[in-house]
Amino acid sequence: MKTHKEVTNLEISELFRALAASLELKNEKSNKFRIIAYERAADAVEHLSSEAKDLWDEGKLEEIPGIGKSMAESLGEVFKKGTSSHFDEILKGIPPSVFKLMQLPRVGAKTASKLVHFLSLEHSKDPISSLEKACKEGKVSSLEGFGQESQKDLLLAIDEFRRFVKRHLLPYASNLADEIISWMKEDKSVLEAYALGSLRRMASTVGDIDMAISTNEPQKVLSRFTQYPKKTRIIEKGDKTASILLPGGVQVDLMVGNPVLFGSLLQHFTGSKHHNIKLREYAIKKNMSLSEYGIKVKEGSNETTKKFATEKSFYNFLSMEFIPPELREDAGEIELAIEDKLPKLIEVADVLGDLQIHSNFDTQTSHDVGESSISEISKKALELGYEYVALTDHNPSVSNHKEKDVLNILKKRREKIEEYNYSAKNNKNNRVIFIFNSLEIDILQDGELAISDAALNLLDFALVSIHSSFRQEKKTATKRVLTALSHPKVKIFAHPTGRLLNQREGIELDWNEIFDFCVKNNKILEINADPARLDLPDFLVREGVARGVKFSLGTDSHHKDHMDNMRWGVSVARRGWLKSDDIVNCLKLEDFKKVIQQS
DNA sequence: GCCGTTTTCGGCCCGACTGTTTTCAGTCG
Repeated sequence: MKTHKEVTNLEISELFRALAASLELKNEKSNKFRIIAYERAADAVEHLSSEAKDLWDEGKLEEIPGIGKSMAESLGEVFKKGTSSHFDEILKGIPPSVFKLMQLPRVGAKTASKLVHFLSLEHSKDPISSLEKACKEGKVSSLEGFGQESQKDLLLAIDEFRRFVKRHLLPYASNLADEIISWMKEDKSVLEAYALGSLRRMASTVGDIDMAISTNEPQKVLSRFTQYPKKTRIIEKGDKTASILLPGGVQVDLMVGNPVLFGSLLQHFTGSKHHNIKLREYAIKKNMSLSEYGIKVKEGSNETTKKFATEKSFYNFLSMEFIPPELREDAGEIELAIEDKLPKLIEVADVLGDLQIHSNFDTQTSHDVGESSISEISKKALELGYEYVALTDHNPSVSNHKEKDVLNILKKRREKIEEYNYSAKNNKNNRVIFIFNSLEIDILQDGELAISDAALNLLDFALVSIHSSFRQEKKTATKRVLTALSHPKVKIFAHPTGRLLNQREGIELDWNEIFDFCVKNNKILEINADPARLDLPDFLVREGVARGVKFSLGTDSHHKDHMDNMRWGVSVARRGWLKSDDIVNCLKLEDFKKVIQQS
């Protein structure tokens, strides 16, 4: 389909936010619900599991919740022509610099509009810099509705906007949260402390860190929190919440609550926003109103508030089972919880092997070699309670080796692994780790594998992955992957999208075609537990398992200590609604052997 | 503008914090 240009989900959600802002500025009262509608649509597109443009190609735009006939039609115009007459009409009269200023934290439509008007930024090419200049010259504090404080805050907001990475990797955020929690717990008035929000839901990246603390002395706890030694500044502090900023631009928000209502507090601030909105809508139908303080129940003119010490009792009161945080995304979990039909999600302890580990065996590859030896890796695997691991060093570099050299390297490697397995087998006293002789093989540009059939035949099974030509067209890339997966020795497609969080978008593939091929041909999709990858992404895991795809978990370790990263991979699996029997390395050794032997 | 297990009309989640405005608006989650 010929289009004006590629319009990304991010651009669409920005467009929807601009539309909402525009309506808000023009006539907030009469547009109240249209504004909400555009904001919801912006949220929906931002969290979409595929490109909106692809959905449009397939005529499925209206299947996005929050996008109806009217928006779909105008959006279609945007895809076709780059602009929509209806949207343009709404945006008319609002200077684009207003929308630019709204990118600043704590600046909404009205503040932005006032600033643009008062400071004559209508035609400014860089309104943020112009605003910065005005603040520094002290011009903003004298504007109507602004003062010294707001002028100072604007300068801070500009600084934060420019300086800070917006999303943090999961282990990074998790470690920061753990540090604060243990520091807070040194104080006896802290009864319980948890990370909340996207961190508790184990999303692959985290924006702000949210926390809740159960206490009978809220003031004391909040004061301690704002005195956290590593903070760079206090953003706000009230009776129930406080926010601080850490070096690197991480904002930490704390909510405190009494133990008797801590369950509802946890629930409320764990989110997601969409989960909570759906839950409240459901509650309203039962004459209940939900908040972080509990559940208000209306009976006639009587209104009582029930309090909940635990989340479980909160959900149970709404006649549904407890919903694990990873599922709280309004993706059907509430409906299933009402019927008591949520899946029993995989746990770290269910994992019996790690299916992507790089050892220090020198395969003379052009990629990176691991740092740990086979015995170090197997010792670590024992500690983790595994039965087996797969050694998946990269294939020998193609350009530097003749076929004979490649075979020699791989034969030596096979002997070494066999020796290990043989001696382990004769070790009658202890538990031992079985080591699979595998390899992570490059998928070349045309879908051919980097090593020959003869070389492949020296392996127990092969992983394949893409390390070059990431920007192929969807059709070409899909064919490339399917060609590679077709080889009988190939069992696992590793880090399938090739994405690097905050650095590189994944390759574009026709996922339905990949899923169906995998189901039909017993191929397995990897969930790569490297925190910078977390690939396959959770939403694709969810779509894949719905079509019957099986998955593997691999840490992609290049050092034995990386094997601890398995928990992040498990979190992706849980967010993808996987049970242990959806994952091949939750199988016992003998059962897993059967999986890699089938063709 | 979207949506539907009381609805195709008439609803649309709830509350905290800050700054400036002396009673509330704006923003955020």
